[in-house]
Amino acid sequence: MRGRNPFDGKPQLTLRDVADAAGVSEMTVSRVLRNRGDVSDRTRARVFEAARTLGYVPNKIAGALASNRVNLVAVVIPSLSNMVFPDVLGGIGDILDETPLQPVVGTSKYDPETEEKVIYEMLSWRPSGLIVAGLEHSDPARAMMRNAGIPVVEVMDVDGDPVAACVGISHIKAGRDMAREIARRGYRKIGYLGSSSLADHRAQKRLQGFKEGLAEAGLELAESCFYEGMSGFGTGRAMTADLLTRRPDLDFLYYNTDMNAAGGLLYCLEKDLSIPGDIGLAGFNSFEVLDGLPMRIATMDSQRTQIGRKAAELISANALSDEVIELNPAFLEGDTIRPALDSASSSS
Amino acid sequence: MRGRNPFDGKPQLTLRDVADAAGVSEMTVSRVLRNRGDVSDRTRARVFEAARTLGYVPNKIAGALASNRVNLVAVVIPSLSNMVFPDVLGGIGDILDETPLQPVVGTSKYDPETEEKVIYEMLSWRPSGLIVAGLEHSDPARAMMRNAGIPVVEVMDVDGDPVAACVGISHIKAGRDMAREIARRGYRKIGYLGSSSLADHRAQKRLQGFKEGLAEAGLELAESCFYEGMSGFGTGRAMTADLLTRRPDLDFLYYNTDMNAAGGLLYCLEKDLSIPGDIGLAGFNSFEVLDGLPMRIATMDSQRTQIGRKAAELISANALSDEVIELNPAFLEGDTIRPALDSASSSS
DNA sequence: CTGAAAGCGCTAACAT
DNA sequence: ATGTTAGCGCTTTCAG
Repeated sequence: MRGRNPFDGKPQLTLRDVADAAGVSEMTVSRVLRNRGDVSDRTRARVFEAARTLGYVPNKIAGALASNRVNLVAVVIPSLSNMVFPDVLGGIGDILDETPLQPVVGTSKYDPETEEKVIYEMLSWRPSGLIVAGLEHSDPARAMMRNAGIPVVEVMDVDGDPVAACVGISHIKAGRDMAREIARRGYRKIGYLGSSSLADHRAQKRLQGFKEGLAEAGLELAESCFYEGMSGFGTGRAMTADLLTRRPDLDFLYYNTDMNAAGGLLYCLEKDLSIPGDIGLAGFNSFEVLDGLPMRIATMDSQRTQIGRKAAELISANALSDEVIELNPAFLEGDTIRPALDSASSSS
Repeated sequence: MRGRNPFDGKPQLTLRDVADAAGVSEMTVSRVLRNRGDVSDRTRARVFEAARTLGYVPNKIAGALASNRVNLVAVVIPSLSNMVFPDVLGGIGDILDETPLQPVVGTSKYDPETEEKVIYEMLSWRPSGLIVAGLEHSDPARAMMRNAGIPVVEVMDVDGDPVAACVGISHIKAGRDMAREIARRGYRKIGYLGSSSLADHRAQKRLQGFKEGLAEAGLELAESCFYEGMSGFGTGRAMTADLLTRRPDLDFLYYNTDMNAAGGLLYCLEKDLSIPGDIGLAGFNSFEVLDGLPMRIATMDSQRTQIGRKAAELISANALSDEVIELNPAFLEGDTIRPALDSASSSS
């Protein structure tokens, strides 16, 4: 006795059942249901009727095995609770909705080993494409991506060595550009507030670029504050309180993400600090939900929806390209940074 | 010539290839890779070696077809951008991580037809379980859920007629309890701010329960304000500005979600309204990211992680139960509502 | 402990 | 316009 589905529910309906009910061959039913080839209207109607009344649901497993076609696109991201990634998925969905392809999401929890396992699992379903966040992966993961034989796109970041195609922004540049803006606007004692996690490669790169940008202007980071755990208003507030207590002389705070910056902003407003005169703030990402804060936070749009769209386009074009598409994060001045002293109003 | 994967990449490696390389039968390879049955250590080692050097990735499609076992759990939710659902997914993941099961997410965009299609698509992959948000579905969707022959759990909401098992809270009660709290604390002119979308059934139910709760206290809703589109600080702020302009006499604002309430709170603080004295505010959901706001918003914890966990437990128990598990949302007083006038401090 | 045979439900390719 | 045949890559079952 073969096992059916878990706990041997009723045996699944097959094409055979529909074919018998409609008085035609399995092949005809298959054609009708997939809308392939020519079938007479009369037969077509009979088949649909039979399928509907029986409640037939096709078995894509068998179909996929027979046709060697799987309309799934594997998407591997670190987490869903970081608002960044749902936005990328949104962009992917926008594009794939116009195609027969469907995204399937797996999460790595910012852990390379988990990521490797998830990629392995997903590839074992033979998807039509693979989208992975970031450029840092274990060697086996990279090997799998290289040998998958399907379009593979790494997203979010272009600072590194992509396995194949790649769509993202340069976080190093993003950090550097922000440093330049801050320096140009006359701030001099600058603090950084961000995650202590080395696994957040993109935030690390922004910090690196940020330091470089400061150095260009003859500045250096006056102080930093790192947290573990999740970003959020509470985290931003606590870090800010801590940092400003230790270094009340700081005149600018650069945050790894807008969520933390928002918490910091609220703290500063509560302490009646004069923004952006006495102290400026900037974040990263440009989260739409934050639009109603008392002040718009200076930030840089991370282009995540656009990244998702471009990646999905590469996948649906079905080319095994190794194109690198670098998007440009837009600097959004907001209200928490002083106007530029010189004439130019935006970065290079 | 049979098509291989898209664009005929290299032919995929099969068990055969590994078997040949290791000098054993396909069956032995299969046993080693699945860790089933007894295989000598020597053979085992040889097989692993061969699989690793070839870079073999098993074909789960073929495996699933042969074994009639698919370790996937289909999860259908309206959207990923509403922070509620990632939290549910988190709970699901917590539990499934301890099992061989993997969640696969599909989104319905709050549209019953899309939901129906997504359920159909997912069921056609013969998953081991199905979790669907909400109790409102098209008739065909309900039929599919009923006949799927796998454990099915509807989540979030218990006010309605579940197809099978169900884990959630009563949003009607949640609304009613909040109304009671508000009334008990002496507020009398109460406004509601929420989505105009009838597709947001749970918000509608909270509103319904809220009105009932007010009626119990001899009150009725003084005014409402509805929005289209996404919740967020901007939306909350705009609605609040609008409502308070029309009705400056209101002394309480009940929001459909904490995100909007936060925007409203910031607006009220900006206008120097005295909270919770002159005006009180309450939301729904208890979003952790909001913890660092100037005041903690009165809210009700929607238990979404817990809901995800319970649902996943039902699925992994693999019982086709029709159990209804009602969780109790916790009222969180916060700072934006006056203390109770009478002695009791919490709802029934 | 290992192998050989059969077949999962479907679709490509070739009839008719 | 419809039917027939073979087989996708794996696992189940049964034999050694």
